Parts: sequence; structure tokens; C-alpha cells
Amino acid sequence: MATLTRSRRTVPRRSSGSPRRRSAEIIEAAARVFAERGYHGASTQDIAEVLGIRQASLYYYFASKEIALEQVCLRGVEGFVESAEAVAQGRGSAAEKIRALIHSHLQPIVDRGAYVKVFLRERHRLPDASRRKVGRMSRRYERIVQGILEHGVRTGEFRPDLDCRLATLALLGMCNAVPAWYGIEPRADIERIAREFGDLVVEGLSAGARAGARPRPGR
Amino acid sequence: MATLTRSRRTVPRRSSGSPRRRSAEIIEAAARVFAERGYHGASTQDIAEVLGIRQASLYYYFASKEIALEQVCLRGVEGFVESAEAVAQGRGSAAEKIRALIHSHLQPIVDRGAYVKVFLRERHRLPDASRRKVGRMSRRYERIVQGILEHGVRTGEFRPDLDCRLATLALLGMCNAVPAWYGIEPRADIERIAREFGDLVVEGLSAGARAGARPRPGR
Amino acid sequence: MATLTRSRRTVPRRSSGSPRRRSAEIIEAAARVFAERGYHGASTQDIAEVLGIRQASLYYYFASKEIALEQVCLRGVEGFVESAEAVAQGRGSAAEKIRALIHSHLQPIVDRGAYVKVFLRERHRLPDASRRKVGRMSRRYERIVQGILEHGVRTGEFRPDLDCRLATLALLGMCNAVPAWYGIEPRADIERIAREFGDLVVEGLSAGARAGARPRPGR
Amino acid sequence: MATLTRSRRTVPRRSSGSPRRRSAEIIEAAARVFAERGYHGASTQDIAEVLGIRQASLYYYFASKEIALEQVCLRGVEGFVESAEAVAQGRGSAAEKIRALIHSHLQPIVDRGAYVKVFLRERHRLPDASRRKVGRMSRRYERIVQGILEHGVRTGEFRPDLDCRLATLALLGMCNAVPAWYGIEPRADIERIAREFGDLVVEGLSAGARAGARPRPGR
DNA sequence: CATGAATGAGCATTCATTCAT
DNA sequence: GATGAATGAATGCTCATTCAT
Repeated sequence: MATLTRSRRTVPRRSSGSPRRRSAEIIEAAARVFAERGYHGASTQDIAEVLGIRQASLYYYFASKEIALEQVCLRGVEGFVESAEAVAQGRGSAAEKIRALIHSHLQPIVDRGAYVKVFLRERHRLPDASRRKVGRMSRRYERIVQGILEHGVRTGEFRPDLDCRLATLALLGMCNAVPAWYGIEPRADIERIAREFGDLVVEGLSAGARAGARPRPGR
Repeated sequence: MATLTRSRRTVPRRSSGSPRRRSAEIIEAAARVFAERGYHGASTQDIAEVLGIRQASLYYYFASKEIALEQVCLRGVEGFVESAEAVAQGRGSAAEKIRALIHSHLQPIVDRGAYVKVFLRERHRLPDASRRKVGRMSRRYERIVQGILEHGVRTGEFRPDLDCRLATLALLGMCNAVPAWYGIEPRADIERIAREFGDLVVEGLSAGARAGARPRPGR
Repeated sequence: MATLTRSRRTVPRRSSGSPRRRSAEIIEAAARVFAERGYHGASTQDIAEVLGIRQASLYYYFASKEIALEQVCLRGVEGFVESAEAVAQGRGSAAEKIRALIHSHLQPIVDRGAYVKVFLRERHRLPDASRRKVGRMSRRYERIVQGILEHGVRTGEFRPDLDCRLATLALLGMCNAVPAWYGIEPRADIERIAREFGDLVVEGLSAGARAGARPRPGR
Repeated sequence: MATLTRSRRTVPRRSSGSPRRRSAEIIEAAARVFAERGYHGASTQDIAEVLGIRQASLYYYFASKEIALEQVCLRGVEGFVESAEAVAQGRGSAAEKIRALIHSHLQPIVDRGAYVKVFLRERHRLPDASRRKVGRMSRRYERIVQGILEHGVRTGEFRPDLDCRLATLALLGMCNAVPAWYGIEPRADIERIAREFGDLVVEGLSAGARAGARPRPGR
């Protein structure tokens, strides 16, 4: 941050890997910094400092800060649609699918938390073109989830009065909040979280939930 | 951007009310701008533009951008602890309390969405002192919610194996995601959302949820 | 230029005039610096130094370096078309009009040499929109000049074989070169230059130039 | 701009000729780019792009951008003095010499327009040493031209009241404007331009120009 | 109350240049 | 011959903030 106080090149730490890898390291650093400070709150200087290189050197790897954000976001959404599709098209009851989906949704948070966090919180700051691109992927993902719920309703496995849209948003909201506290919260590993989230929600989706648990006045 | 080329003050909209009110208008504008652009993405210029005054004039009302954020955040948390306490100390079953809590949690999103949104997303950007202050309030709030759950477990109304900490985080995550889509999502009014969220979650909390809905291998 | 060696604020020289005047002073400085160093060769820092203010302060007066160039160029073309039109529509022989035109063309070089110089040499660096605007004015000017020549040909005052287009370009080229040496060249005042240029060219335009002065083989 | 996203070398166009030739190609590219964008407006990257090589590779051929400019400028002045000397020392009337000089002055604009253009417009950006060198050549050239005019005056072929200095500057200004529009202006080939310029100016130089063409009030 | 003018600090980005390979 | 990687220095520009009026 400070320019004058910065130690003049700590270590000329150069990754001994392939150029591909080096490029990935740069984006990794960007992801971490964006995740911590937010896109606008992070300076390219901050990123360079993490890497132990000069700020100008970053521009050898990406053309602009915006493009760095784009790359981070792209790696942040990566795989979500695919694994959701796999779940949706797999076998098992709708309830099992929801459980599986929660699990596969939470997995990337462990593997590449920074990317996912940035995608979730900073995607709105993307330039128009790429924002629309990742926006489309998000909507596609939501549609798959909602599809599982709607299928469950049609087969009678889920409540007929379920508002599938709201349930989808609730489910995703719940899951997407995880990066905010995962790693801080002790005893919260993914398996445990996924199980608990499943428990919490699957009953509420299910038909045959004990009537009377909720006052349904004149509905 | 341009200083001279920008149209000089669209409307000299000056509130004819009391100085108190004017001050509130300024913070309202800040809240709206912070909510839309993020704290770091918003400039004091943006705020001034919304108000139709000059950027320098803002400093008559607040001492710094950070303090403006602080005020917005304070109005963003305001009331949460109080209404949660009211719910917790009120009568009714734990399930009813959770439903009531969800409702009272969502209410401010309608009444002062921008403030809440900023509190939720930008509170981390606060300077240390005030961040700790609102942090304490958040944790107090969480403890009240968690208390309701724990009470429900103790009375046998909720599942004995409920992870109250995770359930709290899940519940709040679900609710706190609402500002992100409320207003965009058609047909999603607070009553409806609150009811659906309650339905979704209360069953999963409850004891007597049909065993077998989840494979509990060797548990 | 150098940032570290710059003396920290020589004199907080603030013009005591009106805001209008101050703004004009800024553009004047820009004109001088652009004229000397070229648009791309001049830094906003250079301009600020001339004014004895900080570089950032410039942006209170203009929105971008490009816009500063635009304003300089606009003041650079200013009046040319008008005075050429006045000459064209005035009374007198075509030869007299050419002499008058040369004179009125050279006048601004004395009055606002820097602006004209910048217009002549840097207009190509303008952003598209404004480049086209000043481009249109240039072409209009050329057409007026060429019109005088063509009229002279039609009335028989000028040679029937005169290539009016080339003559126009020659005339303007000759005149537009003046800023490059005016002020350096001793004994070259505008009156003198205008008279000499007129002498040089009017005879060549005129019909009745002694035949045989040029070998016209087989034409 | 982007380094990684830019298409990696369009065509690895490598001259199969001698190293001498390759070096000439590099300077040719520099000339073209400097001519189009100006010295300061052109980046070494721009030059590399024209050649289809990497920016760093340029430094195999020239030691610095300034030196590239120097080489371009040197090729830009090349031959002017020699051919002017040939004209001056040749046979024929002064008028014929002026016509010949115009012609030989315009010729290089066709053959190596970019170089000449850069010399004319960017020579001021040269570092001191080389600027003085080409400056000396320019002045030598001017002196030769002026010499022809003065000789013409002495022999009585040209007007006795001719201001040879101003006439020289006028003549060269006229000619040096050509690169700015040559190639854009239809029907303007060198022969034609040279003839027209000669016609335009030779009469004005000549003694015996009809008195009275210009009002010489009290002279 | 509000503003015009100005500024210090910082920021993303560009650029000429270097150098080991 | 040419390049990939990196860098120091600068550049245009933004921004929060100050202060006299």
C-alpha cells in the first residue's frame, strides 16, 4: 500500500514452474486480494505485494484489473452448472438430489474459496459483457436447482404448495453465505455443513410434513 | 468526472425541513449509493450528485466518508437486536418464534433496504472501532437466534441432534440473501417470503421429522 | 518533469481575476506547452508547472488532456472562416482579395500563435468527434480560398489554366509554415511577410503573365 | 495492450534477405509509425506490431527509440543538399533552377514519404546532438536555395526588391506542406505539383512583373 | 449552508528498456 | 536473431478532504 515504505523487492521470488502456472499464480493472488478487500478496495499494488513482484509486472500477465476480475469470476463459477446437471440427471429421489446438490455446491468453497467468494460478491463490478456472461451461467444454475424442486413437486415427493422459486433462492442464499464464515467457524467442515443444511431443508420441502406445524389460517 | 462540463446542479433540491431532516437525507443518499456501488466503488461525488449539491458541501454533514458509512451501517443494524429480543422473550412455541423472527428480520429490508444492504455487505470496510461495535451487535443478534433454537432443543420441540450454530448461520444466510433479489423477484413480498422460509425450515428443525428421510449411517 | 526534484510549490500564484479568466489562463498554458512539446510530448505536469499549480488542480478546469487540446484547437481555428468570408464577400479585385486573405490569415499567428500552431500541428491527435468538427471548419476555409481563386479565373483576372486546388494548397502551405519560423526570423513582421507572400504569388496567378517564362512543351 | 490476449504474432514475416536489409526494414517500419502517430505518440510496441515481431526484439536493431528517430530523420534529409547543389551549380536561368529545385525537392516525398514527413515534423524531438546535426543540414539547404534566389536578383533576372530570405521560407513552406496532403489529394502527382508551384512562384520572383499589380503606396 | 478552488495521495496503466536464455 | 519476463519511471486521472469566503 504505502509506496515509500515498501521494502524494495523483498525476494525476487520467481516461480520455477511453467509459464501457465505462473499466470495461474497471478490470478490466484488476485482472487485472494479481491476476496479480502473487494474489487474496488483492492489495488493492483496489493496484488503485486502478495506475489512479491512490482505492480507494473502484473500487466505482463493480465491486460487490466477488470480482466483479472473476469478471470477470477470465471474460475469462480466454473463447474457449478456441470455438477448440478450431473446431480439433476442422476438417479435417486428428489430429496437425495437436493442433498447431493448442496454438497456439490459447497465443495468448491473449500477447493477455491477465494474465487467463489469473489464471484459471489464482486460479479456485479464486472464490465457489461462479462457480467452478462456469468449472469447467464448463474441463471442457468438456478434453473437446474429449481428444476429439481419442481420435479419433486410433480412426482408428489415435495409439497404441492411449495414455492419453488423462493425455495431455490432460499437454498442458494443459505449455501452462498457459507464462504463468509467457513474457515472462521470452528468445527464446520463441508460434510457436516452439507448434512445439516440437507436435514434442515429436506423436511420442509417434503410432502407429508405434519400438518398443523404451521398455522394456515383460511388458506 | 468533468467538473466544468457537467451540468451545474440539475435541481437545487433543498429540503425545506429541519436541519435534522436534511442530515438524514444526506445519509439516505449515501446509503443508496453505497448499496448500489459498494463503499469503495462509490465516490463522494456520486453521493453529491444524487442530492444535487456539490461534493464539498457534503462535508458540512459528515466528517468523512468512513463516518458516513458508519452512520449508514448503524441505521442498518438498528432494531434487529431489539425485535429479536422481543420475539425471544415473547410467548409461543419455538417454531412460532422462529417464524416470527424470520418475519421481523425481513421487515427492515422493505423499510430501509439500502441501509440493511450496506450493513450486510460493507460493514467489513468500517474502520476498526466501529467495525467492532457493529460486530458486537451482530454477534449478540446471532446469540439470540441461536438461543431460541437451543431452547427449542432443550424443550424437545426441536431435534436433539440439531447443530444450533450451523442452523443459525443457515437461517441468517437465507434471510440475508433476500436484499440481493428482493425487488427484482416478482411476486416476492415479505409476507410470502417469510411464510415460505418458515415452512421450509421449521419442519427441518422439528423433532419427529420422519426418520429415514436422511440416511444416517451408523450415527 | 522530474517529480522529486520539483521545488515544492514555488509561489501559490493565484490569478486575481475572474473565474473565466482563470480558466482561460489554464488553456493558455496548455496551448503554450502543446505548441512547444507537441501533444503527446507534453505532460499535464508540464502544464501545471507553467502555471505554478499542482497537476491534479488542472482537472478542476478541464476534464481531460484531450479536452484541453480540443479547446486549444478551437481557439486556434476561431475566426479564420469568418475573416475569410469577409474578404471573399468584400469588394476589390481577386488579386486584392488574395492579398487581404494572406494578411488576415497571418494575423492570428501574432495574436495567438500558440493556439494556431497547436491547431496546425496537433489537430490530428484530437479524438474522433472533435477532429471531425475542426476538420469540417478547415475544409470550409479551404473552399472559401479556392472560391476566390476560381472566381478570379472565371472573371479572367487569373490564368485560365490555373489549378485552383493546388494553388489553394500551395498558398495555405506557405502561410501555415510561418508559425514555424515567425519569432525566430529577424525582421519578419506580419506586414512584411504578407506583402512579400502576396507579391510572390499574385503574379503567378494572374493572366497575362509573360508567356514563355515557362516551357510548355506540347501542352 | 494486452500482452497475453493479443494474438501471438500475426505473421512471422521475417525477411529472408541480408541483415542489412532486415535492419532497413525495421527503420522503415519506424518511419511509417512515426509518420502516422508522431514520435511521442508512437510506441515501440506499435513498431513491433507492424513488423510482426516482439517489442523487445527491436532492441536488437536499434539501441533506443531516439536513435531510431535519428536514423529515420537522417534518411529523411538525405540527398536534399546534394541535389540542391547540383541544381544550383547546373546551367540554366535562375527561374529554371527554381523550377528544377522544386521538382527535386518534391521527389523524395514520393520515394520515401514517411522518412521525409518524420524529418519535417519530428526533427525537433531529436536529442540535442543529432538535432544540431540535421539542423545544420537544413540550414545548409536553405542557404543553397536562398543562394539561387540571390543570384537571380544580382543578375537582374529576379525583382531587385525581392526579400530572398522570406521567399526561401515561402518556397520551402509551400513544398514542405505537400506530404500532408500528397496521396490524399486526387490528381496530384509530383510532376503536376512541381509545375504548378513553379508557375505560381516564378512570375512573382521575376523582374518585370507588371508594376501596379500591387499597390506600393509611397514606396 | 454551501461552494469554488485547490491539493496530496493514490491508482490503473503505459512505456522504453534490460537481460538471461 | 529473437523472446519472455520483468521493471523503473512516468502519465493521465480520481478522490477524499480542506478551507477561505
